Amino acid sequence: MRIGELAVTVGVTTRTVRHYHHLGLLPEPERRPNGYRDYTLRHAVVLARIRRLTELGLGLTEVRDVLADDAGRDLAEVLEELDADLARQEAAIRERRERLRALLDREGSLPAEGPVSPELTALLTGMAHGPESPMAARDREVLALIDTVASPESRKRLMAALGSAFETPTAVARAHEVYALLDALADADPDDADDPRVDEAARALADCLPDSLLPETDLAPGLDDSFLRALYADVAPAQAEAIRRAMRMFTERGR
Amino acid sequence: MRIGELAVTVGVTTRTVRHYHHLGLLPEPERRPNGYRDYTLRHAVVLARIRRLTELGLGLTEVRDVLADDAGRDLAEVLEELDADLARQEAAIRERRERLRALLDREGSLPAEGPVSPELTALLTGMAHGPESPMAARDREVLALIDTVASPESRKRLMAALGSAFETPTAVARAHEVYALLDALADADPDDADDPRVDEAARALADCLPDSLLPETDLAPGLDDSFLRALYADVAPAQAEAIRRAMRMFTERGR
DNA sequence: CTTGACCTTGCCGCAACGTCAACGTTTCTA
DNA sequence: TAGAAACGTTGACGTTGCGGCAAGGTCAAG
Repeated sequence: MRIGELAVTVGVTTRTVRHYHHLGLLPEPERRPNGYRDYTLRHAVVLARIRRLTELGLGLTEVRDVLADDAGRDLAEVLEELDADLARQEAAIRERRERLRALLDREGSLPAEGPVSPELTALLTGMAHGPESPMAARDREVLALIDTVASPESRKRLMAALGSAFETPTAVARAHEVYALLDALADADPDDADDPRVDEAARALADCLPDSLLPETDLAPGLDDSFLRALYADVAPAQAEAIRRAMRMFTERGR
Repeated sequence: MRIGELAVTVGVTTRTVRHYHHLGLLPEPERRPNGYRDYTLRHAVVLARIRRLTELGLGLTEVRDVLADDAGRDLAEVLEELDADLARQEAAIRERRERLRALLDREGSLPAEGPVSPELTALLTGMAHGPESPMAARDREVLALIDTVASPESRKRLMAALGSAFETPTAVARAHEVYALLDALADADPDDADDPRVDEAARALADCLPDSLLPETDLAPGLDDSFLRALYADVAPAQAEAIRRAMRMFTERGR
């Protein structure tokens, strides 16, 4: 048999056959005078065996091992291991599909920040009613960031606290007022340390934060110092100052 | 933020961040005077978004598309498509696991020919009782080959026919006698065209084949001429002649 | 001054082949 | 009998999502 005949009878491509030669899985047959490989029945048998094993999901190196020690008893081990591996893959796929369905079921209400946790989605849609605001947009992004990197437990605690705090339309409206106050500081003179609007915005922001957040030692779980510096660097100086003051006032309130 | 800080806060490796730069997924930030990349909050936000998307199973090119047209509406399409893809993968994994379990449940009785169909496994274990025989071994191999390459329907028909034909111990014993007769021809003089043992073996083999195989127009479904030639080339000339005669006698019996 | 922990660019490796390229051989057909 | 179609040969690059290494430059602490 030539390589093409072998390939079609066993149901693989000629490239695959040559690949197996290269890896040493299938012995090279004799050559005809013209250089063509000349296969025998044994090659077809071995190739079919390789195909059976690969179709089960074995890697070619595992196939080589199985073919090498012809014990036949080692195969069971490999298959057990493979089954466990497939079980893990199946579980992973199922989990991803569940998350996907959770996203797709809330048809059409995908936040612009991309796919986030159900809790955060609820929070974002609840707070969606309000004027356009750069600070609100940044806040949503940061929440999405925290949502992504926090551990599942702290994520749930944080989002639950925020979710219950902004359930009512009045709370949402107050939050948007805070956003507006902060937005107004975008062009504030950084040298005017006593701009009364800074203090006003800080006070409003601190008032806006729910007490349920007080036990949270870390408002941004998983996010360290460098993140906070980046956060403050990303907003206008006066805005950063207002947020810093609000944080101080908020933690003071805890005592 | 430097690249290491960014990486740990978002939960990826620095290599990943640079990779995303290379692919254009994440914009290159400003550089510090020393050449270090200097990231801002926006980079962390985008990187987290990329992580969310990849964790759902999107490829990086799809991530790029989603990030590019910020419609947010296109995302749903991609996710639907992805879900369908995952469903296919899940089905494939389940099928392979079922085959695996079918193999592993018959604990310890894995044929040396490797994992074959349940039907063939039954046939092989049924015929396992008998003396060691090269011809029997080759026959098992060829059956495994056919089992691999035949279409599911013809595979089932063929294996069912053989399985019912060799259910009884007497039928199995007769088959082993045929193997012995064929083995004895291994060193037969190819020039002695009238060796009576050739005809004896052919007759025994033809008698051994069950009538249920007669409707099968093709005894080796999916295997063509070149395979048959390889088969005959793989055995001793006298053995090949005996098998050829047996096939003729068998098909004549059909009329 | 050294050590260690950062950062830089760049290139190879993986798994299992697909897909050219550039060329020789066989076989069918006009 | 010529030419095209359909085989075969070796060799090398492309795919995916990074990991790992080489060969440095930079910076803070002891």
